[in-house]
Amino acid sequence: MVMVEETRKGPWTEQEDLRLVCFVGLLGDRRWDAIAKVSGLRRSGKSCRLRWVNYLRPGLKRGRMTPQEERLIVDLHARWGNRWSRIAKRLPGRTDNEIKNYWRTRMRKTAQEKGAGTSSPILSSSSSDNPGEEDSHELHGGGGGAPVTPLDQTWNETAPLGRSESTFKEPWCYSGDSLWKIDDDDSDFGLAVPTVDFPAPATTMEGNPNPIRFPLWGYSS
DNA sequence: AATAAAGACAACCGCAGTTCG
DNA sequence: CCGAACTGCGGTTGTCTTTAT
Repeated sequence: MVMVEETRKGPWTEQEDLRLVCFVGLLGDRRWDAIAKVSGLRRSGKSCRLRWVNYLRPGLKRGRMTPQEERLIVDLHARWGNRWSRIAKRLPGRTDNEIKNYWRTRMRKTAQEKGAGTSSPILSSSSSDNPGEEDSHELHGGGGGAPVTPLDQTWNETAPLGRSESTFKEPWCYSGDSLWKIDDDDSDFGLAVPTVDFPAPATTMEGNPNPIRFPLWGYSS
């Protein structure tokens, strides 16, 4: 008789989170199937990725959207429609899931208002698709104080050393052996400019063949 | 104080695109 | 070139929290 190990579903526990963070550190943020298998987490690779992207990834903001972010979402949705991941790339620290959820809530509210007689430009935003079109007002982490969670603390501890936490909430990324900063004028990422050498390996992850990249948004190799 | 409604957030599912042997 | 496996995205649903009555 072959025992098939059951895949866990539902909310993640703190232990699972910590384990996932640890194995992403070891294997990188690409090989989700391998992470799922090697880590012993009884989760699918898909589930691991989702958890990482939407919750554990460093530099994520929590809490309500700022008015600037709201405006940007409205604007970008008018241009691109439901291209959530694309929109999310313009809002550092926000995930596509978060934006999607925000938009749905907003849509519902607006639809109700509309039913009551008020109209809003929000609903008129059809899925116009204008790839390549640039917007001029990028947001760079302007948002304010997200509460510090236990996981933030974990990140502070496991993040590569010699950098303050705030460093990783800026548009930086780590590739190879250098820390890169995403240029403010970077139109559709990829125009990252190298800035500082990065001390590798991180001492908290000694022997780590695949250092963690910080952060993950707006980076292309 | 209890409860219903609304809002916010987290997670799963299915499909399409990409990668790799 | 082809097929299998993997990854990423968007849609949807479930659950928890907050607010109003």
